[in-house]
Amino acid sequence: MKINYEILKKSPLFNGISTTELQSMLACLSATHKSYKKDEFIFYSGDTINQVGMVLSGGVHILKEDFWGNRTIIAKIEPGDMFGETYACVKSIPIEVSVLCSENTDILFMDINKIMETCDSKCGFHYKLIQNLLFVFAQKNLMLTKKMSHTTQRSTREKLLSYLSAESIAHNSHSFKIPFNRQQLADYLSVDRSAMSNELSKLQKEGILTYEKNHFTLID
Amino acid sequence: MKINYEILKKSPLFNGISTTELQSMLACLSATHKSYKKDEFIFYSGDTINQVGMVLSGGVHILKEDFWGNRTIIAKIEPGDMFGETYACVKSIPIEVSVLCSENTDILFMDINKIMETCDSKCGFHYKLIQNLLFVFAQKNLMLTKKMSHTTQRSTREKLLSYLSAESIAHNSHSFKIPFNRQQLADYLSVDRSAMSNELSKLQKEGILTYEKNHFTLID
DNA sequence: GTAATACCGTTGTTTTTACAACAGAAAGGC
DNA sequence: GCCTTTCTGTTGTAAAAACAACGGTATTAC
Repeated sequence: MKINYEILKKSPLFNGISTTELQSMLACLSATHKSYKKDEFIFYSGDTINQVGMVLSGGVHILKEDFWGNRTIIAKIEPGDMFGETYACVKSIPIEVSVLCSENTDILFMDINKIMETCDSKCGFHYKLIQNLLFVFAQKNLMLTKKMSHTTQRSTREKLLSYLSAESIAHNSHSFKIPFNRQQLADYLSVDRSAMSNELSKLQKEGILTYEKNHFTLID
Repeated sequence: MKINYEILKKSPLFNGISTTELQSMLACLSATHKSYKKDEFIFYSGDTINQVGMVLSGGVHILKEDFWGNRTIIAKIEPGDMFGETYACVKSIPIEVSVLCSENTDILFMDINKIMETCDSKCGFHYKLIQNLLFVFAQKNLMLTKKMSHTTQRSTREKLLSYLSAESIAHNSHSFKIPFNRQQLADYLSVDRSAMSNELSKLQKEGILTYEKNHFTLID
């Protein structure tokens, strides 16, 4: 497989870095890539990892499973976005989440220590890279806070409306597609799938929204 | 009021920076300080801010209030810790949370842009500062994920046990004090206070734990 | 085309929660 | 001291969620 540099150049981590810089950079970061099938795990909760991953194509879910097998999707990572970067800064603690491919996926792995450490003067890009990494962290913080604003709603209905109205605003349209199927949406909002389906029906009957599969329309 | 440099030197942001460096640094970051009374707000949701805060003494709660006034405590910030740093990296979007003093509190404000931008060569500390900032972000990410692991539990009982067992592990003891009163704990776990109190009683009756005020003991 | 599988909506039952209201204990002000 | 306010636990009721079970539909595999 050939690496698609366009995806990398569009990624937040490599923002503002040229293709030639990128090539030497990848060597310096000991970058490797690997393909995964849908439903394959990349990391398991409890693993100690020393690489960050970037999704080149496909997508992965960051998820948390409890003792009883209830699964919560913390985040959906799309091409260009990263996972595992927290452990680049807080070393040697086992991860508390698992990473699962939601479809066939290509991952670029990079050595986390190489990003953090100032290496030889020949690599002048570290400062830019670290600034980009700061931005990535800030975005991830916002994402976590946003998700929390949905899940902390008290009822399933409120959780749904909180999520859907945020999606509507993000898409700048009353009509939009969501990146989850029903079970995944339920996992994301931390509710029971059938109860959520039921609530969606009610919302549709009450004329608050309409939907067909994962295409939703909010009604004034 | 005199700034307590010991608190600053122990803070994650200024880790590894000497007192003399610190003094010139504070001037460069346009640092100012201000005192607040308990229950005073420092920032309101919707504000656009251009300063990060560091708690010098006392403590603040990061919280989110919805349309109906339900309040969720996102985080409790203690002396040496920061708030508002996400907006140092993602500029000019209004904050989605409010910051409330949980007690009488002294805050050190710093200019966020000065942290991010590389200033004149005379300030050689920016690289160290940004590295520290990365660590702060990573820690905050872990904290958000940790909180999420509690709130995504399905029942009040599970939320309580998830939180209390994590606190027990963090204190390395079966017996520990929590930094919340009942209403605050309920806000943190996104549940109803009285229902939570009720559940705590049941847990005590069942011999799973004992408590007195905010001192808890988990029983094997 | 057919079988197998995954996905989705629906329904009824049981369990849990939110809500409201109240009473006792603790804390703070004067 | 006493009064006021805050905090906490308790109870009963109504509302909501979880759970289990099932049938229909779409998708995939062969």
